[in-house]
Formats: sequence, structure tokens, C-alpha cells
Amino acid sequence: MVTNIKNGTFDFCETLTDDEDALARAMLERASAKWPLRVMHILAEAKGPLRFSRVLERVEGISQKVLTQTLRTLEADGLVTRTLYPQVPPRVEYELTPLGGELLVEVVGLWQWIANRLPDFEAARKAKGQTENGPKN
Amino acid sequence: MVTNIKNGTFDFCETLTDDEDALARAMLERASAKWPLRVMHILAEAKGPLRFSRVLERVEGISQKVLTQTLRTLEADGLVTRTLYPQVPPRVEYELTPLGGELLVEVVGLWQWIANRLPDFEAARKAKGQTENGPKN
DNA sequence: GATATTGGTTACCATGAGGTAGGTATAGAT
DNA sequence: ATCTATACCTACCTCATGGTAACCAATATC
Repeated sequence: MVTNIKNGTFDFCETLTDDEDALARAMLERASAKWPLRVMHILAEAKGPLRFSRVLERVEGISQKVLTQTLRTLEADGLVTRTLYPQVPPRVEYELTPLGGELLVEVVGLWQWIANRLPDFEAARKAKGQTENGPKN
Repeated sequence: MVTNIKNGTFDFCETLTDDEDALARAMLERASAKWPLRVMHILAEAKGPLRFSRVLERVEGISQKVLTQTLRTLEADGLVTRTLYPQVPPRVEYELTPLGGELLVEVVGLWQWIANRLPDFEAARKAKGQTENGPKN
């Protein structure tokens, strides 16, 4: 895996147009941001449609505004569906799409890789400050 | 893969302490941010140590301040090494660590998955606006 | 003595992302 | 007539982030 870096075949970005690059980057940022992942996780757990208020209850710490924005972005990206029932207290349901489910799985894979390497990261954090050669700054 | 969402065994987060969760989340955000990925990519391409100025030249659009911050963060996380030679025009070299190389590969995997699904995302973007049932607001 | 080099740090300013509070629409209950 | 519930939207304020520019240290060069 790391070898494809060493032998120079490490070519992402180069195979994409600028537009595609920007879109992929945007997706990556969205997928790894704080709220989208949580919201998608909640929706995945629900295994079915969820009303706005239910999501708001379960995503701890999120504000209504940000949840609205988050859901709209996820909808625009095809990761969740939004279904409006024009009742008189309006009812809106959100559900994870198959694409959203797949993306979630991919991100969770990366997440778990990171979780497995957590000791390495913590070790790096502690080992800091005395690795420099030379008396110091 | 998606099935482990459907049958309820979808449990990341729950297996981690709050500290670990926060750390993993921070790593994920860092790994997917705009500059760290580019800087690591440059460093990976170089297949060896690179001076600060060389990195600055190659990462198009980054400012000196942000590159400094980025490199310091990467160093703190054990993803790059920083070697200071206390010469009189100071010389500092940065190099990707094995851990950094592995992380890069993982993120690139996700990146490529997204790139492969780009048509789906674009389709979702276009198909927006008429999926709502009900005349609309 | 003035200046350039290298890898920063610091001060200052602009942009924007997020939080809070309030408004809106409408039917049914009181 | 008024209040409640739902899923927002809009305005306003704040705080963090990123950019620009100036400064630094020590030697070598003009």
C-alpha cells in the first residue's frame, strides 16, 4: 500500500479535471465534517425515515439552523432524501439513500483505521520536542 | 458493506472513549482538510526530505503562515518529521513518516471512491427540486 | 554600513461560519 | 379570539480562521 507512494505511481488529483477535483474535495470535506457524519449515522441507525425534530433530538449539541443546513447539503448531494408532507403542521421526513449509506461505510473504514492507529498518534504527540538535532531553536 | 448498517451492527464511536473519539475525529478532519493532504502529497512525491521553501513553492496558493501551521500540526501528529539544522541561514527539512504515508493512502482510497461515484453526485445535484410530493411551499 | 537569505512569529484586518432570537404559515383545540 | 405545534427562514452578534505585511536573527556580501 505505502509502496505505491514510493515507486511514484501515486497519482490522485492528476486523473481528474479541475471541476471533478473540486467536487471530490468538497465531498471529502463534507463527509469528514462534524455534523454530516453524525446526522448520517443517526439516519443509518433509524433504518427508516425520521422527522426533523427526531433528528434534532438525537444529534446532541446541534442547533436547528445548522441541522437544516446540514440536511439540505446532504440532500443536494444525494446522500439523504427529503420528503415533505404538506400537512398543516408540516411534516418532513429524512432518510439515508443507498449512496449515503455507502459513503458512510467508506468514511467509517477510514475512521476505524485511525482508531486503530490511535496509540501511534498519541505516542507521536508525547515524543515531541526532543527529536530535533541541534541544541534547539 | 451497507448491510452492517441495516442490521444494526453499525457501531463506530461507541467503542471509543470520549477522548479517543475526539482524537479520531480531529485526525479525520485534519486528514481531509485542504492543505494537509496537499502537503503530504508533495512530501510523498519528493520521496525524501524537502526544505520549507521547496514545499512553499510546490503547494500552490498556500501562504507561508498557513504552511507553517500545517507542517507543525502534521509534525505534532507524527505524520511528518521536522529536522532543524542550526545553520546561519537556518535550514529546516520535512519528510513524510511511514505513518503519514499510510494515512495518505487511506485517505486517497476514500478520495478515489468518491471520484468513482462522481457521476452519482452530479446526477443527484441535477435531479433536485422535483422530488417533493405535494405542490411545494 | 546596508542588504539579502531562511524559516519563521506577530499584529492587524477581512471574511465567514455558527449561535440565538424572533418571525411565519395554518389548522385544530380551547 | 388566541394558543399550540412543526419546520423552517431571517437578522443580528460573535468568534475563529486565513491573508498580508512587517519584524527577527546572524552571517556573508557589496
